[in-house]
Amino acid sequence: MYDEGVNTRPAAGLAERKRQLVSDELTEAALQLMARKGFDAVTVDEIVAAAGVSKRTFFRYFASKEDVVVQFLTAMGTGIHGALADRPAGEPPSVALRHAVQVPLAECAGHSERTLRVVRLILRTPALLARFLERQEQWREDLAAELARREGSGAEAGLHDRLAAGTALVAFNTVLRSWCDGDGAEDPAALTDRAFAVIAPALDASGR
Amino acid sequence: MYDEGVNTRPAAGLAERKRQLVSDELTEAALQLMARKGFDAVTVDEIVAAAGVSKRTFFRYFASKEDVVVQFLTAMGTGIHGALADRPAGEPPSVALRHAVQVPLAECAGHSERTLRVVRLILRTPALLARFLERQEQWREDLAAELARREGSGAEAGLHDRLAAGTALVAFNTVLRSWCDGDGAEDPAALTDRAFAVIAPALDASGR
DNA sequence: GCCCACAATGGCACTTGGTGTCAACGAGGA
DNA sequence: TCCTCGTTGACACCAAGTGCCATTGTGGGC
Repeated sequence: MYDEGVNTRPAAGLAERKRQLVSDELTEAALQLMARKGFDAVTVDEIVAAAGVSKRTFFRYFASKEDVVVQFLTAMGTGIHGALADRPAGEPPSVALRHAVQVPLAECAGHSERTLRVVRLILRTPALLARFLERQEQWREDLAAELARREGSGAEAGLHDRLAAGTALVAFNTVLRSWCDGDGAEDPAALTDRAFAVIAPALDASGR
Repeated sequence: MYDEGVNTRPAAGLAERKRQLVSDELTEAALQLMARKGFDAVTVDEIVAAAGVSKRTFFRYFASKEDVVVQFLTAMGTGIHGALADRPAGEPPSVALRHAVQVPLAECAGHSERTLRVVRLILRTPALLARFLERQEQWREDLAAELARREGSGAEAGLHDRLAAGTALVAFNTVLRSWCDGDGAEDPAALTDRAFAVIAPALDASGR
């Protein structure tokens, strides 16, 4: 393991690695240009020129121009969901969700310089924000389903789980925005704790 | 067309009413076509052909193809904000927010057939959902500001207000989705009450 | 080493959303 | 009557995507 998880097996999918290389190259070029000129001012033609591939190839890797940025954060969604699934069964929802949300935010704090640039770009570009929020709707569905699995089904389980998942994501977004607006000065973990201190009573509310 | 609420004052802004007429015609044509063929399958050229204006005129009235649908719901945002501003000062946030959110949902229940079609279109079309959620970010800002004005500024007022506003909107969205998925059978008011019963403790949480 | 299948790519034409520009049109107002 | 201002339509144009097909490897079986 040098950089990525590559190079583990002798020749495990050479084609795979080539694809990954092209994808990385495109993402890098796109983020570089957009950080400098803004999302709207960068055309796909510029990106592919910088990356040395054709426009057609770009759209084979990314469904849209927004995708090349938002896909960068896809890991967050699967991260939250996976982390929630890994929490012990007895844990109250507020605690489990707090830890789940904590996971991708810790990533942020780690690679702050790079991540901060991307998050800033997303939160300040209407088109990107829109796509990001839309993707979160899917996260919300997944989280609600996972909560339902954990907590069993009571009277208003469906409504309650969807509200809990949504509220947790509101906390996530609020933390992300505070962190971004403060240029990374604030500690995401501390912000998350404070946010969940406020919303916890709603997440653990009885009436399931 | 003697349908709309026109014709109130003798000649108050003739040009205004002409503009309104064109806007209504376009909205009507768009919603009609999209309800039948789906959002993506309808082109702007079809819409303007049906409305009898030029494509250029369409984009003078609406910023994008999404806008013609989403603008239909703009009243909701201003409705919530206005209703919150009108609530008595002493009222706890959970009660004030519940009533504020109730207002546009009551509108839904009123003109259910028409509204239901639009809501369904938005919630089931990714591009429209994205725009809708993006617009809600603005609502969230406004609601948080209004809460700050109402409640004064304590220790973590900023964080708390933004969480409260976001959570209230999550409830709003959840109700809207339930109402839509149930084809309008469920009563929005009742759903709202149940949702707010769950989230109220978070909205009224101490620590300001 | 040879050939075949298959995946990735590039190029190109085409549709669609969206914008800038300009000329024409029509309702007042001096 | 003429002038002005707002609305409109027509046209050209740019950028985002998509469908299609020819080309180019690259790897595997023989």
